[in-house]
Amino acid sequence: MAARKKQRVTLRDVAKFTDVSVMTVSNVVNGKIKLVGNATREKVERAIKTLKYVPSATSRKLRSMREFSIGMIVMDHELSFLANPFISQLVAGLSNHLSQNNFTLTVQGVAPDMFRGASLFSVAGTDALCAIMSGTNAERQKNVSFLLDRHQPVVLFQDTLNAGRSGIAIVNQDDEAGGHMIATHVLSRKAKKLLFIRPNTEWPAIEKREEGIKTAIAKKRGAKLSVLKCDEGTFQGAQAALTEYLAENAMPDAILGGTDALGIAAMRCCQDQGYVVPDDVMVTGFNGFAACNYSNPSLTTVTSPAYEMGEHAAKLILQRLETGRFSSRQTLFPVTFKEGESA
Amino acid sequence: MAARKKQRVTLRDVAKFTDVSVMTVSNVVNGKIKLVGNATREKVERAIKTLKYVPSATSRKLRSMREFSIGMIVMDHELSFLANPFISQLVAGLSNHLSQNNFTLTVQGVAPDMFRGASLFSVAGTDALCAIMSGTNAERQKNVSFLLDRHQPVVLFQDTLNAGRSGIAIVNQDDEAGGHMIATHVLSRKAKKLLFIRPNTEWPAIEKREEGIKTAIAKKRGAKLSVLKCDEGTFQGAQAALTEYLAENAMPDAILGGTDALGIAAMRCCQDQGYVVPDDVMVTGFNGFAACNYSNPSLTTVTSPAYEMGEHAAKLILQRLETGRFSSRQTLFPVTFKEGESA
DNA sequence: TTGAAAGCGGTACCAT
DNA sequence: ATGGTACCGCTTTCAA
Repeated sequence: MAARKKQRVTLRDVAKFTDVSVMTVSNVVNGKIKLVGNATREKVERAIKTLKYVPSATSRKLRSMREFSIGMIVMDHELSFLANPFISQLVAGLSNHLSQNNFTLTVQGVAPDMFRGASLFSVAGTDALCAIMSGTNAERQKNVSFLLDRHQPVVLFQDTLNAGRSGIAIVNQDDEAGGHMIATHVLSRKAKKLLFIRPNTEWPAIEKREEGIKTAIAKKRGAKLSVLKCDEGTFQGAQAALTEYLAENAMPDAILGGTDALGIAAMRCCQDQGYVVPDDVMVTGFNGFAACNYSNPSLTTVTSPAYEMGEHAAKLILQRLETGRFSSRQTLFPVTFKEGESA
Repeated sequence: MAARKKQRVTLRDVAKFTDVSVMTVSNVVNGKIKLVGNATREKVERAIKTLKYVPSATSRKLRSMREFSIGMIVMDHELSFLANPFISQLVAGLSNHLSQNNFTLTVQGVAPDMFRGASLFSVAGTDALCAIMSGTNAERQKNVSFLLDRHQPVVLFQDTLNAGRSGIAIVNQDDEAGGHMIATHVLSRKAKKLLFIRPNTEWPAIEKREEGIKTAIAKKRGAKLSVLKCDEGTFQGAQAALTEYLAENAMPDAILGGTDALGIAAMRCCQDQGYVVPDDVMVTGFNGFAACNYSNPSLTTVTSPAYEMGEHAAKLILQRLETGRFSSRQTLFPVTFKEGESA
């Protein structure tokens, strides 16, 4: 009895066992049944079961020079980077569409200053990379250069860089229009003094929302905007910042949250101080995921097509891998105004 | 001028360019600087930059017989499988800890009847697999067998199968204790008629919560439990089911949501019918993520250590890959009662 | 319909 | 400190 090293069962083992060539087994495994006779096929299939053969994905990747895998990197201060519903929807759309096409998705969250060190870049074999980033234009530009140096197509979400180079595609939602809609709505309800509550972090999507709000306000005589930045974009952080703000300032007519979570935090904060929403103060959010129905009153917001954006990115990438070029370099998804009870 | 096929730059190219051996370049790339002289190292580093060399992760994987990658499969009816905060926290904890150890995580959601077909299994090279599953014991057992047939360590989350075989580890939170706590709390507040509202799907964690509730109730004279199953575990599904229930039944003293989302859905439903929470009816949830603060009144719930569970699983796996065995086969994380304003 | 051989790009192993 | 070579397990390519 030979010493049995614990070793992987390979195509060769199956071939030897069945007394056919390696290629025949490979063809059976890959379902290329046209290339294999019926009797041989069955024999091979039995052998595969008997020997409990499991193909090595890695070998196939190396030889075929394709990874069947996409990397998605999420730049976020928070450890629980997937808790953000925009991100989780985006990732789900991406992952699902890739799965349907026999690709996989490798996700990783990374702190802004650790971007380049992400293990995704060094250990994950990928055919293309997706990223959603915060930071200034210059910072993001540097990171994009880093991505492109990896000789892979890149898809950016919610980014304002222009896709000058042919290796990049950008998928955005129309945050500016969203900001405009939400501001226009509260203005039409006679709000004059608006407060935009947003994270302190530089974040392209938030800047766009703020721009949209400002545009709407500029058109309205007598309307005025203040902006409150929270150090942390969290629920508690927002409540702390707003409480401090209200201690020194009068209650505005409307508080516009940069995200749903910020809007709801603001709402609860006002309610705790005895204000009635929307009678004393209107409150709005941004993104329109499940949570906007959780508040009481329910949140007026703008819904994001995040899932669809993820799907779209997956389509773009698969096309790009097949044809060698992106079918479109910039995509702008419309957002939808969603009226709740809070404004 | 030679015809330039677009081709990957390899270690050999760098070696030739620098006039050193392939191994020397490999050692530089991998930071094994003790094995390389200073001058050579710098020469090689320059060449790497000049040629824009990017290592092939796949080749390394094949040769070293390690994938540096873990697969996580989430069985869910919903397309947006990551929207569930328990899942997103679990995945974040897993992903972050793996990243820190230069591993990556490949995630995939899959419909219950598509489990085996998931591309994760056929195209992702992984060292180990994680899964969270719904379905009956028998169904889940079959799927686990399928996982084990891939000759990889398996970690199950929130599962009641016993880890009989040495290839499996199970990481659970104490859902039964959680159910017990939450029921005990409302009972201590004089509730007699309780209603547990839960998804219709068979789901080990939910069954455990129900068991815990029942145990608490059995100890209390005069207390009675009804169970309401919603076809869909969604917000709207829950509200529809509850509305129908209330049309034919009196309002219970307390409604226990199987998840936070179900609890909040129930709360809003009651409020819309003019009931005051918690005065007319108490309401509770389960999981205690961000959303439990969104409702008004805030939700009394039980907090899940989901992030920590993900981290723990990552530790278990890395240890298992190093030592060849799981340091523990069953882990039970305690949950914490979190009193809000709703009960 | 089947098979033989080369080779994808690294690392393990051993020699110097 | 550096180099030579086999080889991980599959698919590509070409021959029969």
